Amino acid sequence: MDFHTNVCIFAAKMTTITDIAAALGITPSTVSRALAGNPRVKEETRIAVQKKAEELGYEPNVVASNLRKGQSRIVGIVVPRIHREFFSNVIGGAENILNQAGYNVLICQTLESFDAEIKALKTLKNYRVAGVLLSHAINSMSGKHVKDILGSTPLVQFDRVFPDLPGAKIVGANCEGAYKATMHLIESGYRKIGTLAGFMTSQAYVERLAGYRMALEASGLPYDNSIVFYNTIVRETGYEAALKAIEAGCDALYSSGAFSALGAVDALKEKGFKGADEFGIVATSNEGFTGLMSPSLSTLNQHPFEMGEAAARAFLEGRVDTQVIPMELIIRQSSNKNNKWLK
Amino acid sequence: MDFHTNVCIFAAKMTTITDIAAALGITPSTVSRALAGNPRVKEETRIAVQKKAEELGYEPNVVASNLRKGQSRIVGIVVPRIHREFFSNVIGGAENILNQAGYNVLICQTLESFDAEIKALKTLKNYRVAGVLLSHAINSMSGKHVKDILGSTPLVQFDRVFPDLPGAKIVGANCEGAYKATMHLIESGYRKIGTLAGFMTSQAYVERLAGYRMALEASGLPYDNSIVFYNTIVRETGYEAALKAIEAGCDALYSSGAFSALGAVDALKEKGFKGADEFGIVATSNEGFTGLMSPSLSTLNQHPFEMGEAAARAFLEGRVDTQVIPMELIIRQSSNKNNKWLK
DNA sequence: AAATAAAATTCAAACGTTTGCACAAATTTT
DNA sequence: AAAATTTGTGCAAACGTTTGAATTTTATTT
Repeated sequence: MDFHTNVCIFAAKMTTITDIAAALGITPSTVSRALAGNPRVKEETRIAVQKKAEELGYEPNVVASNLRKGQSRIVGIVVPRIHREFFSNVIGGAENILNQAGYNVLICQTLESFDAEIKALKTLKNYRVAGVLLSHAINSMSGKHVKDILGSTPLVQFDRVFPDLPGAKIVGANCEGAYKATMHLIESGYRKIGTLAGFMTSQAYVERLAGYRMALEASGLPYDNSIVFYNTIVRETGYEAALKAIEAGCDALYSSGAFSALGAVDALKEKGFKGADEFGIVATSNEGFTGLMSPSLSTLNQHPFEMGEAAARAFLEGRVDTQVIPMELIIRQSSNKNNKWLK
Repeated sequence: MDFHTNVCIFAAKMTTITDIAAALGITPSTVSRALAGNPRVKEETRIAVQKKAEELGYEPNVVASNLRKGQSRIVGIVVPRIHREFFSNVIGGAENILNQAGYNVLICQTLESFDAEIKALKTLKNYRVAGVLLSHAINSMSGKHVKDILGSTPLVQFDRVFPDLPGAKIVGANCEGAYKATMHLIESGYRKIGTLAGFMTSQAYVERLAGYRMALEASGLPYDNSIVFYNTIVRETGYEAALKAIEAGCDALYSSGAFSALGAVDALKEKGFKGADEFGIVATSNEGFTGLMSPSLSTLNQHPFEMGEAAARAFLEGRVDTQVIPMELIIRQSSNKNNKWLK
């Protein structure tokens, strides 16, 4: 059943390589070679072919070409959610690089569903894509399914990666970033620093927690599990955790996410905190809003766009190593003791 | 030259329909029909084929299938920039619907370049996509090129559309939205309302300006071109225009964009304005940051996700009409006279 | 039991390219 | 001038699937 019957009844017959050949009294092979710039075809006929192709409005059928060549110029990108700021930036960066290299991107979102991830990978394999850029759904527990489905298709994992899978990996400097952020709080004079930690099923959050702990221990401060608030990544849970942190006597928080930090700010405002001299916050992820809210949030910029570019380049260059994208600490009002939140 | 030589030397031979046929001593045609659920193949052999397909780990080659069928299950989406909040939401909404209908999306970004738009459309045509969802680059002046390239490929334009192109169009209720926003300012008691207008080469901005004007005239207020600030869509120009608006004695602004409104807020803060009772602002586009900044911005929500869904459905249903997605006025601090900005 | 109808399968071509091999023509070498 | 080389084209098969028409098998009717 054709959905588009009412739109276009007669699909315009497109001119093929064979049409060009017929018009010039030569063979499709020669036309193919001419258009491909093969040096074994005479200059003269190459010109003639190009001219005729232009004249007939020829556009190559890449589906046929891909079938014959057994490979395509499409790279699949699998992300949990396209419209999450982090991922849309990764995609934007990757598309940019891939497009320059003559590739196009086929996008699948898993909406954090493991089953959808499997389906997406199968689809991409069925399209015989040249490679896959993948960030796992949050509830994927291992990379076994990927290997089974993708087989020999080159894979680049980014952000959420599984070490048991071969191939390139692009990850944020989670541990180092968390260390830097926590150290910044310590050096600013905060003394009881809690953390809004994420899900320990995710490597990235595990590493951030580790970095937080390392900074504390390197400074001789105690690591206190009672002020580690696990599974806190959204605004609501950030708010609740922050209330508990205040109760516990914390004077600062390192947050593994940006939205949980937003919730924490809600809690601080509600409790009458007035500035970073009273309570400091540094969040991971330099989401657009963090620089615009009040107080503006100190963050770790993960450079998602650059991460996408790195993933694309890793694919293009056939790399199989792990690259760590440094996180940049951006100090704003929420951790700047000399700066009242509301000026 | 194969980039991936070091990654995978032997491309795993994938099992084909022919392999299944050979294993069962039948013909590829029967296998094809069996897998397609054609009623002309015996129940018994259909089961056998499915079993063997499973056993051999068969995955269909959709490239071959597409070539033979002369159509694909890919829909191309062309946007100026993937990682702009509005577009990433449109894409997210469209992908969701299309995926449910068995389609996948190939994404191209034009980075606002007319040439890149042409290239993207050609690429999509070369892939013989089932349809194209398109939002034009800002410097495209007409839709002629689209018709020439796309031919009979179904087209759905969204947000930035050209009326001279046939096919479905999904647009925001720009005029109505601007009217509503401006009327809200008028009803709130503001008396000299300027506007941060966009580029008049873009239909959307023209309509927003028209809606602004209609509201003024419907209320007996003068339309004063000296407080219409054209080409003002980024933070910097919004800032500068707002300074002029203040100078000109305005007490409110309707902004055609969100970032220009952000710049306007910068200007107001700098000039010592303290609340919406002194100066009101309503912006178009309910970007995420608008609800989180201080003062929170009153906005018109364009419902980009729903717009993407509508575009996808328009394609699936073969519609050729124009759908108008209503804009929802969200009143926040920036236009709420009872609410000091800084509380 | 022969004739007819229905059901299941096979045959072969097609989709538009690409490419190894063969071949002819033009050019260079002996 | 014959032999060897280079240069440019053509031939035909292949990529993996789908599909109209032909054919075989099975079931139903006379």
